Order: sequence, then C-alpha cells, then structure tokens
Amino acid sequence: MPRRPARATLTPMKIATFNINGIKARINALPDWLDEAQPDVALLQEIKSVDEAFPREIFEDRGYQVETHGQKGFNGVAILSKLPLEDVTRGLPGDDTDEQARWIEATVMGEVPVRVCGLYLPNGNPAPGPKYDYKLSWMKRLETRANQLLSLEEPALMAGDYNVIPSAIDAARPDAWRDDALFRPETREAFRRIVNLGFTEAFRACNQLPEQYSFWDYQAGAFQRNDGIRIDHFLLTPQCADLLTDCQIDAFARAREKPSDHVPVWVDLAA
DNA sequence: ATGACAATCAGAGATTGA
Repeated sequence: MPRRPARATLTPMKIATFNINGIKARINALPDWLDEAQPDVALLQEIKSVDEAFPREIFEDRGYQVETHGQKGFNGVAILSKLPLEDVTRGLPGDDTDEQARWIEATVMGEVPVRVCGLYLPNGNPAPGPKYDYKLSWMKRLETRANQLLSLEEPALMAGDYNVIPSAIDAARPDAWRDDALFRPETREAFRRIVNLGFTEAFRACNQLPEQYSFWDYQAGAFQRNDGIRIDHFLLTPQCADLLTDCQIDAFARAREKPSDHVPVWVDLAA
C-alpha cells in the first residue's frame, strides 16, 4: 500500500461497497453495520427493490443522503452518503436497451471531490451462453466508461460486486471455479484489461495475503470453513490512488445474525 | 452425482444468484 502518510489537513473519507442481497432481508443487518463501521459513503448492490419501496428514512435518520437505482425483484444499486452528492447519474452508458439496474454514479463533495461509481456486474452463469455474452458485453461498456473516467485525470473510483475472481489466490478452491463465469479466462482477461488501463485495485495494493474473501455461499458451512471468493473490488484512478491510505474487508459481518452472503469492503481516502 | 441455502414474487414453486 502507499507508504506516504495522509495529508494532515484532509479528513479521512471512508467509502464502502456492500452487496446486501436484498434490502428487505437486510433491514437490521445493514443499519447495524453502518452504525458500527461509520462509512461516509456506502455503495450498495442487490437492493432488490424499486426506488419507491426503498426504506430511505432509516438511512436519512442516520444522516445519509440516499440515491437509488432500483428495479423490481432483482439487481438494483444505491449510494448512501453523509457528504453531499452532486451530478447523480443512473445506468451504465452504451446500451439503451439494457433495463437492468446495475450502475449508479455521483460526485462526493468532500474536501477533495471524488467521483464514485457503484456497480453490480452481471454474474454470467451459465457459461457459455447468452447470460455470459451479456456479462462480457457489459464489461466492454465498463471499459469504455473506465477510459472516460481516466481521461478526466481526477479522483474517481469504480466499486461494487464485480462477480470476478481476479486470480487463483482469490478463491479457496480455484479449481472448483475454473469453468464458472466468475473465473473463466475471458472474464479475468476482461477485468485485467480494465485494471491495466491504469487503475489501482485497492485491496491488493494494501494486502497480499491469501484467504481474503468477500463472499461465501450460504450452503454447506462455507463461511465456517472459509471456503470463499473475493469478488467485491475497488478500482481507483491514479489521482484517487494517491489518496488511498487503507482497504479492508469487514468479514465479521458474515458471522452476524441474518447476514448477506457478501461482506462490506472499504477504503480510506485522504480526501 | 446431487443437493445443500437464500431471496423474490406470489401466494406454489420457479427463477436467480455465485
């Protein structure tokens, strides 16, 4: 991780990503984690709710501005922010026929403004097949947006559930995932293509240890056996990476009452 | 080899997820 200390004049900004697997099902676990972790910004995926049904008061009462991009039953993303948000946009550009709610952007107005993009990348199983084709085409659109963000030369990040296991070290049993849409070579190649444009993958910039996961299946005691995968990521532009001071996974959230199958991942930025 | 688990919509069981 960057050794340079945070600039003393700037307050740390904690930005988290969390696939909550349904806001209705996480109506207690999410507020409990927010109260404990105190992120300034939380990017949420799989709210599985239309905008009108999202319980925004729970979060507004805690001082968060709430911006949602929902749909009925599946998918859906949101941003909670204690700092003002500007220029909120919804939907990943590049395909007007795509009706799935998987992308939301806003500028967080801290001392240093940071453009944040919350994403829920398609799962893609079964692969090969139309769902996998959709995943790869979505990643191509993501690459286009990533290039646009880089060209601004400003602090920006893209974070969320990428549904990508970047490397074998990021799975407890990589061989079990070889043919899966989350780990197929084309998936990893598409992810690398984006990272290699010039992004910093925040977790691996801070931590090279194995057995660091952000998802465990609900079945067969996967969490208890730490049979997990790391699929929730932060990609930072160079100007954002300059602000990075820490990135951690709140694995403890998986041991709580009625947990999501994902846990929060967060960065600290000197912004 | 299969199912195991959870959530949603709907109001049973199919679909989706990873």
